[in-house]
Amino acid sequence: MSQSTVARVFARPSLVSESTRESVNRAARDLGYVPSAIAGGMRNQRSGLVGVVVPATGEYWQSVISEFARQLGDGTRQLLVTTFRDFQAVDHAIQSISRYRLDGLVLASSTIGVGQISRLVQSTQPIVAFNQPAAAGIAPLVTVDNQSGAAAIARHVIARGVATAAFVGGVSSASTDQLRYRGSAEVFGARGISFPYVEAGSFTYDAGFKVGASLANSGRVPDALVVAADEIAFGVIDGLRKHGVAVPGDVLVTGFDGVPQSAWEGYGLTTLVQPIEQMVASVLELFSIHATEQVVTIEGELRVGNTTRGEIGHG
Amino acid sequence: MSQSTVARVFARPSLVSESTRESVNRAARDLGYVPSAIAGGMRNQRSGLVGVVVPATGEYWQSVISEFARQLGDGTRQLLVTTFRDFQAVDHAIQSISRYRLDGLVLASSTIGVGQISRLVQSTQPIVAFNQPAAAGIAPLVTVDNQSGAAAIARHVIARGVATAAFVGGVSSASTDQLRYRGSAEVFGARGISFPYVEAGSFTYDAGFKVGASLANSGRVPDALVVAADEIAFGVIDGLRKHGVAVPGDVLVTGFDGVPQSAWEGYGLTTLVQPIEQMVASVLELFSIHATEQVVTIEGELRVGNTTRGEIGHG
DNA sequence: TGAAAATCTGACTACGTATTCATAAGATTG
DNA sequence: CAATCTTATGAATACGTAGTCAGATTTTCA
Repeated sequence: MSQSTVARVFARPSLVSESTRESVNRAARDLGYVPSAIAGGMRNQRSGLVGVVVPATGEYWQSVISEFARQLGDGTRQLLVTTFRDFQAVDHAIQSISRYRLDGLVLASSTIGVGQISRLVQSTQPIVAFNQPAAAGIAPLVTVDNQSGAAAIARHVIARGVATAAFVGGVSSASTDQLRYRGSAEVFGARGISFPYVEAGSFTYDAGFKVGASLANSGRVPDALVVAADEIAFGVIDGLRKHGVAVPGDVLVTGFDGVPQSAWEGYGLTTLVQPIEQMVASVLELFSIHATEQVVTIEGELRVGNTTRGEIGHG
Repeated sequence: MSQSTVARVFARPSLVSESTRESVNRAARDLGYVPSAIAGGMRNQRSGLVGVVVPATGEYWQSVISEFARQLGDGTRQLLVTTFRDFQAVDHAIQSISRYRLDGLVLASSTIGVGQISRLVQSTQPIVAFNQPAAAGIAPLVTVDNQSGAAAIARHVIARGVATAAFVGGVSSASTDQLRYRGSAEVFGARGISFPYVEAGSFTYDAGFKVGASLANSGRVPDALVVAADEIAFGVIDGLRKHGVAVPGDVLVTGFDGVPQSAWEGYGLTTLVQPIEQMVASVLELFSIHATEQVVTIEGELRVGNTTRGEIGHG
C-alpha cells in the first residue's frame, strides 16, 4: 500500500481497483484514519474554508450565519465564523482569518468601512460584501434592494391611510440605514407627508424599546412608524405597548429583514423579508466564478402582518 | 532575508534584531504577505480551529454559536461551524470537520447519539459534549444542571398556587428533555399534583404553537405549563392566546434556556437562564487541559417574568 | 499468438511553515 | 587579550497530501 494509492482512494477512487480500494477503506476505518484537509490545503493552495466576518450580535446576522452553514453543509467546504463588536476590530479579525487561505471571504455588515474593504480587494482571496451597499464598485456585492423594499413598505403603510409617519433608524451612518430611509422617504414625500428620521443608536431591541417608550411618553406618536430593522421594531412595539400605546390600534409599525420572529403571532410584524437563502447562494456563486466587481441586488418581499392591520384613525 | 528569519519575525519576534524585524514587517506590508495558517498547521500538527457541530435551527443554538465566536475572538483560534438537520447527518458532518485536525470539537445537541460520540472519543482530537447529558462518562461534558433547574421552575410555579400542571417536551428521546421533565415532575409529584408529559415533537416555535392551540381548543388547560425550551414556550403562549386563553391570566407558562427574546417585554417569559458564557468558557478550558472524562455541571438561574405573574385562580 | 491498449500501482516531488542545529559576529569577563 | 558567553542569522528538515511520471500487469483484438 503506497501513500499514493491511499490518497487516490480518497481523492479519485475510480482510479483504484475495487479490491485495493476496499482494503484501504477497511484499514482506514480500523485505524480511524481521515485524510488531512490541512495537508490537502497545503498541496492545493486552497483551504476549503469560507470565512464570514459578521457583527457579534443581532438576530438577522445569526440567520445569515445559519444559512451559510446550511448551504455549505455538503461537506466540501467549511464555514469559518468571525464576529466583531467594534468596527475597529474588523481589521484584526480579517487579518487572523486571512491566514487560512480562504476559498472566499464574506464581509457582512454595513458598518465595515469602505476603506477596509478596498484594502482587502487587493489580496488574493475572493471577497464578497454582503448587505453593504457602500461597497458597490469596490468589491463584488450581494445585497437586498433596500430602497425598493423600503418604498414598498411605505406604499403599504400609506394605503392604510396614515396621515403622519416617522422613520426609526439604527445607525445613521450605515448605508443600509440610509437607503431604507431614502426609499421610504421618497414615497412619503411624494404624498406630502412629513417623515422625520429618528435614530435609535444601534440595531438592537433595547435601542428600539427606548425609542418606543420615549415616543409614547412624549404623546406625539405618529400614525405609523417605519423601522429600519425587525429587531429594533420589536423593541419599538414593546416600548409603545408598555406605555399604553396600542399597536396597530394607535400606531402602525413595520420592520425590515424578515427574521423568523417577525412571523411569530406575538408580534406578527409587517416587514420586508430578505430572501437570505437566495442571497447566500449568490455569494457562493460569486466565489466560484471569481467575480471582481459584480453587484447583485435581490428584491425582498413584503410580508403583511398584524402590526399594520386595519385602518388607522385620522387626526 | 532567509525564510527562517521571516518565520521568526511572525512567530517569535523577540529572537530577531529590531532592524531586521522592521524591514521584514515593511516588506510584508508592501507585498501583502500573511503567514499561512495552513502551512503552520501542517508543521505543528494543529490547525488552530475549534469545530462546533450544532443543530441547523434554534434560537438557543444560535446564541451558543455566537458565544463561541465571541470567546474565540482574540484571533489565536478560529471557529468552524457545522450544522445538521437530521441526526443521521451528524456522522458525515463530523467526518468532514475532522479532516481539519481541530484543536477541539464541540458536539452540541442532545439529539447526537451516544454511539456516535463514543466512536469519536477514540480519535486524537479533544472532544467535549455540550448540553448532552447522555454523554456523561463517555466524553468530557459541559452541561447546565437541567434537573435542578427544572425543579427550581416547578417550585416557583407551585408557589404561585397552581393546582394542575403539565409538561410540554420537545423530543422525548432527548436527554435534556428527560432530565427537565424528571426534575420538575419530582417536585410536582411530591405535592401530589399530577404532571403529564406532552410531546411537541420538536424544539421549535411551530411545534409549541400547535400544542398551545390544541390545548386551548380542548378546553382542558391546566393552571400551569412547564415547557422544555423557550422557543417552544413562545409558540405555546401564542397558540394559547390566539385561541383566547390568557397567559398568565388563565395559565402560567415557563420556558427553559433564557434566550434573548425571553427577556423581551412582549413575552417576558419566566425561564431558567443558562449561563452560556460560563459554559462556553468551560468547554474551552477542557480543551486546553486535554480532559478526557470530566463532567462540568453548571447551575442556571431562574428569571421570573410576566408569564407567571400573579396568583392563578383555583379550579 | 503477438502487439497495442487499458488498467493499476509506486516512487518522487512541491506546497510554506516552525524548529533544530550550526555558524558567525559581537559582547563580556578574568 | 584570550576564552567564554550572548545574540543574530541561515541551512536543513519534517509535516501529509495530490499530482506527474514511469513501470508493471492484465486485457483486448487482429
